[in-house]
Amino acid sequence: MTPTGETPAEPAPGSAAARGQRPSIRGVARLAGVSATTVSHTLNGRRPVAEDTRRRVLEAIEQLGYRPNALARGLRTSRSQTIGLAIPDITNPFYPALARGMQDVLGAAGYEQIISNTDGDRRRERAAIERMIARQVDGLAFAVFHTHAEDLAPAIEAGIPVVRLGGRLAQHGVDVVRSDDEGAAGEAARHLLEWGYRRIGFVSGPPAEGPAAERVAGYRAALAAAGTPPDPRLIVHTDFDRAGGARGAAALLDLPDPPDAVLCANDIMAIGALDTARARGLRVPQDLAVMGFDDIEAAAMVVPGLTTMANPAREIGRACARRLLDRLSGGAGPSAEVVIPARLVRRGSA
Amino acid sequence: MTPTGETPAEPAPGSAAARGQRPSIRGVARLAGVSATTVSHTLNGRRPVAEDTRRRVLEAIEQLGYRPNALARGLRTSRSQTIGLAIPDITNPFYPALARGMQDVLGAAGYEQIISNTDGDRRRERAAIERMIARQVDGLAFAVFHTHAEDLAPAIEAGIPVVRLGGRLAQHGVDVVRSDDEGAAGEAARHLLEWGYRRIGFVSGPPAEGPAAERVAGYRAALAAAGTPPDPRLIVHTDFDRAGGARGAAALLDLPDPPDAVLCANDIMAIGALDTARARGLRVPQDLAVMGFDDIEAAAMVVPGLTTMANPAREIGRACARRLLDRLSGGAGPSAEVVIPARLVRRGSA
DNA sequence: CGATTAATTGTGATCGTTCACAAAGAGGAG
DNA sequence: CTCCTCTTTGTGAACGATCACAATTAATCG
Repeated sequence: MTPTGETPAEPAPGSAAARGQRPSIRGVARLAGVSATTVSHTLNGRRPVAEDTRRRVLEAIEQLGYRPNALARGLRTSRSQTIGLAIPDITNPFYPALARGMQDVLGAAGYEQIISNTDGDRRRERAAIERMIARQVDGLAFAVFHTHAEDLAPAIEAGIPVVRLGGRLAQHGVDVVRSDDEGAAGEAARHLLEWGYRRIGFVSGPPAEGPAAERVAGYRAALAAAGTPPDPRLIVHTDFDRAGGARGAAALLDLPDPPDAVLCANDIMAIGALDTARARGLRVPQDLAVMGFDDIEAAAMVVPGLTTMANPAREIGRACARRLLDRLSGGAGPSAEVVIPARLVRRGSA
Repeated sequence: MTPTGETPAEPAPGSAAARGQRPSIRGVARLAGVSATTVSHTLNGRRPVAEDTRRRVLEAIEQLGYRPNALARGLRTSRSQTIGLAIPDITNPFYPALARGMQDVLGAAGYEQIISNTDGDRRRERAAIERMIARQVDGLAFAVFHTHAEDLAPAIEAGIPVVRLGGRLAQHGVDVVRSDDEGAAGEAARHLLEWGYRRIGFVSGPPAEGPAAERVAGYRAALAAAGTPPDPRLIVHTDFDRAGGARGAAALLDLPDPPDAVLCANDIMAIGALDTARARGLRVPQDLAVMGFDDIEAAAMVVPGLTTMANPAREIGRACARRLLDRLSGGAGPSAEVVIPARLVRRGSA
C-alpha cells in the first residue's frame, strides 16, 4: 500500500511516531490537509464526510499509525468507556466467571473493565469506590457481603449507575442482580425427592449469612410443598468450609433417624460431606445422596462426581453489564432486581 | 468539622456537587482563595505549601467533596496509572491468581489494572493491544501461547514497557517472567526417587507445546542426574485434559514393565491418571504414585489428595508488576528473564 | 442572474489538570 | 536604604480530543 512496500503499520521514517511521539489528531489533520474536526468526524461518524476526504484521512491515519487518545476523549466527553467492578477476591472462582460475563457484554460495546479486590474489608471497599469515581467510570458493579448501603452513596451522588451483586433490593437508585438461591435450593430438594430420597438434611453455614439463608428457605419451602413435615433437627449450622461440611454431615448422620440425603450450602462443604460418608463406609448415592451449590471446578473431579446447582456467575455478569448499559443509554426505568435462575448439574452423588 | 455538624462527606446544599456537577480544581481554588496551581501542589506535594494554606485547601476539598479527575491528570502527564493485562481467559484459574499478584504490587503504587480476554485468538490479541495503547496504559503484561513477537511491536514503539508471561526471552525490549517448569519437574522427579519409586513415567500433552516441553526436559534431566537410564517408552503424549491423562496412564501401565509412578503435565491430567488407577484397582500411592503440576483447587479435593508442584501464579504476578514498575521509574537495565521457582505440595498421592 | 438550499468543512473555546516561568513579599546583610 | 535570598504563590499555556457555531462552496430554482 505504501510506496516503499513496507507494512502499513510501520510508521514512516522521520514521522512523529518514529521519534517516539504519538501522533495527535492535529498531526493527522495536517497530513490529510483537513481540520482536526474533520478527522474527528471521520472517525466517529457524527456528521457526514465526503468520500474523498474520508479516504485521505484514513490514509493519513494509517501512515502515522494514529490512535485516538482515550484519555483526551474521555476528558472532553466525560465518558471514560470504563466500568468498575469491586469484588472481594478475584481468586475466588465465582468472580472471574462474573467478570468474564460482564466483559462478554461490555467488550462488544467498547467498554473496558477495572477490577478492584477489597478482601471484604470495608475501608478498602470505600477506597475502591473513591478511586473508581476519580477515574470517571461510567458504571459500577459492586459485589460484597458486608457492604453498608451508605458506602455506595458517593457513586450515586456522582451520577454513576450502580449495580449491586447479590442481596436484596434495598437501596434507592441501585439495581440488584442476583442468583435465585431460593429457587435453586427448592429445585435441589425436589430433585432429591423425585429420586426417592425421603429424609433430606441441610448443612448450612453460620446462621443468616449471605445467600445461605436463602438456600435454607428454598429447601424448607420445597419440603413443605411436598407435604414433608419440617424437622428442625435436619438443619445444622457449621462453617463454610470442607471441615465444616464434614462435621455437619456427621452430626446429621448421628441423629436417631438419620437423613438419606444431605444438601450442603456450597460445594466445598458437600465435598466435606463426601469425606464423612467415605469415612463411615457409606456408599454415595445408594446409602446417602449429597448435593452442593455453585458447581466449582472440583465438583466434577471428585469421585463420585458431585451433583450440584450451578451458580450462574457468567450469566449474572452478563445481566449486570446489560443493566449498566441500559442505564447509560438512559432507558432503564426505576431500580429493579434481576434474578438469574440456577441450573441443575447431575453427576454421581445423587 | 463543618459548621452545621453534618457529615463531612455530604456536599453543602447548593454546592456544585449537590447540583450533580463534579467540582473541579478551580472550584476548590476559588473556595480556598488560592490558585488552582496551589491546590494541585497541596495534593501531590511537588512543591512546598504553607501550612496555613494547605489547611484551607484541604478544608475546601472536604467541603466540596472534590476528587481529582484522573482522566485530565492522565492527559496532562501522559500517565494513566493503568496497567494492561492480556490473557486468554480469566476463567482459567491460573490467571486470576496472576492478576491478583499483580494487583498486590500495583495497588500499593496507585495503579489500576485493565484485563482483556483474548481466548487465544490472535486477532483479539492484537485488538487488545491496540485498545490498551489507545488507553495510554503505562505498562502491559501479555500472557499468551500463540503470540507472534511482532504483535507486540506497536506497544514497544509506543514506548510502553511490556512483560511477557511464559516462554523464553526472545524479543528485544520485552522482559519475560515465567515459572521454573524445568526445575519444578526435576524436583518432582527427585521427590519420587527419594520416596523409593524407581520407574517413573511422564504423561505429557501434544509434543512441544507450551510449558509442557520444559517439564519433560526437567524430568529427563533429573532422571539422568540420578543415574537412571532413559527409556523413551516412559514418555507418552496425549491431550491436556482429564481423559488424556487417563489414556496416558493406561498406556504406561500396559507396558511390559510398567512404571510405579507417573508424572503428569498438569493436575487435570493427573486426576485422569487417578481415574485409571481406580479403574484398575491400583492403590495410590502404594501401587502407583501420581503427581501433577499447578496445584489447582481440585487437587486438594480429590481422594487421595494430589501431590503436585504448585504453579506460583501469584508470585509471577508480583514479579511481573515489580518489573513493570521498575521500568516505569526508569531503572531496569536491559531486557531480562525472571524465573520463579515452583513449590512442592505434598498430599496423599505420592 | 441573484437568491435560496444543501453539502461539506473550519474556527476557537472547552473539558480538568500540570508545569515552566515569574512575581511578590518578608527578612537579613551590607 | 538597597540589594539579595528565600519562601510562597500566581499566570497562562499546554495535553488531545469534541462540539456549538459559522463559513464556504456548489447546485438548484424562479
